[in-house]
Amino acid sequence: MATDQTPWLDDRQQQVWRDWLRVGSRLPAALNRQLQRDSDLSLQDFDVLVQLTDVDEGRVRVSALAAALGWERSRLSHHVTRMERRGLVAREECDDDGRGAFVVLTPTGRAAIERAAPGHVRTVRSLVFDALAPAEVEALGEALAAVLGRLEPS
Amino acid sequence: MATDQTPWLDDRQQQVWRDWLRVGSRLPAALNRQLQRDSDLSLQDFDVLVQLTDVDEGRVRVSALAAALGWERSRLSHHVTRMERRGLVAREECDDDGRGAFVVLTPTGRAAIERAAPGHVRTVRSLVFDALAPAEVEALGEALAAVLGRLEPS
DNA sequence: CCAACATGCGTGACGTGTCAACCATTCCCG
DNA sequence: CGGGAATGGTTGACACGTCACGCATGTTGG
Repeated sequence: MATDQTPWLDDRQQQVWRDWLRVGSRLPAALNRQLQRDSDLSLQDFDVLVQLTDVDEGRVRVSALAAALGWERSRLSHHVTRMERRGLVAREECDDDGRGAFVVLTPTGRAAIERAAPGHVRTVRSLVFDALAPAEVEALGEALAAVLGRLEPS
Repeated sequence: MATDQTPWLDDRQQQVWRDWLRVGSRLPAALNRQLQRDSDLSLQDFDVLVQLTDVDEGRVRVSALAAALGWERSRLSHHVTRMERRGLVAREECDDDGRGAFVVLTPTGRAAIERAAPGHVRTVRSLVFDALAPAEVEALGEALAAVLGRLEPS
């Protein structure tokens, strides 16, 4: 109708949107299964461990880690609690600031990610980048950047 | 090194992968917030309700609904339990098959989705498709289809 | 100085998702 | 028929995520 204030998506957009939703739910699930099966780590564990290996001494303030991951502090706190139970990371007090806390990579955690990384990269390559020609990677990158611009108006 | 068995991603691939992860976590969160705020529905509630409005009488067998959504039966069962508590759907026995069950859209549920749909579509358009030129939509669609091919080898 | 306010982080409640185990019913084959 | 296997669905345990709140420490203005 001519006066419709909330136009639905056109056919192609609907198709793309459905595919987006499918990939968005199945790809993380597939990555998670691989990590879990081969390394007993979740995708989230992996993300946390990656950040920790990237910084000096594997020792970061909770807030900084949350920011680097793009997570809410609360989420990270819960997750660190679970990872702490499994010995992958530890908490340390902060001398400078009595409120602060560090998350520290344990030897167990470092060993875990070093064991897990190659297989994970292989899976990402095989499921995503091996399916895409360079030009497609480029196009995908453009589209993602455009959407990111809408999501993070900064 | 020349003998590396597990090549990392090249720079552009890494960048795209990071953006993919960011969009993949923030976009659903943003859509969820909008729906929750404006209509008191989650993204998953919405998906379920959409499927129910698509079929005759808003009445579907649990397995069929799970298949249509691409969900595991267990996940759907849990979700239906929660939606049932809020009066959005109801369960009904199946006369033909003593094991079977139907999920039925209630008047409350129908009203909820009819109220929610326009705003949700507007949000999807504004966050995703308004950011993309038609050619970019097309390119995104190609890339998603290629990845889907890897995820669902059929 | 000290009373408000701000900051850094943790916790509890609850919704969401997966896996494994569990009924009950139905199917199927000997 | 009758008894095992398959099917349809639920449940429990646990990991993950968000929100609202709480609590301690730190900061600041009167």
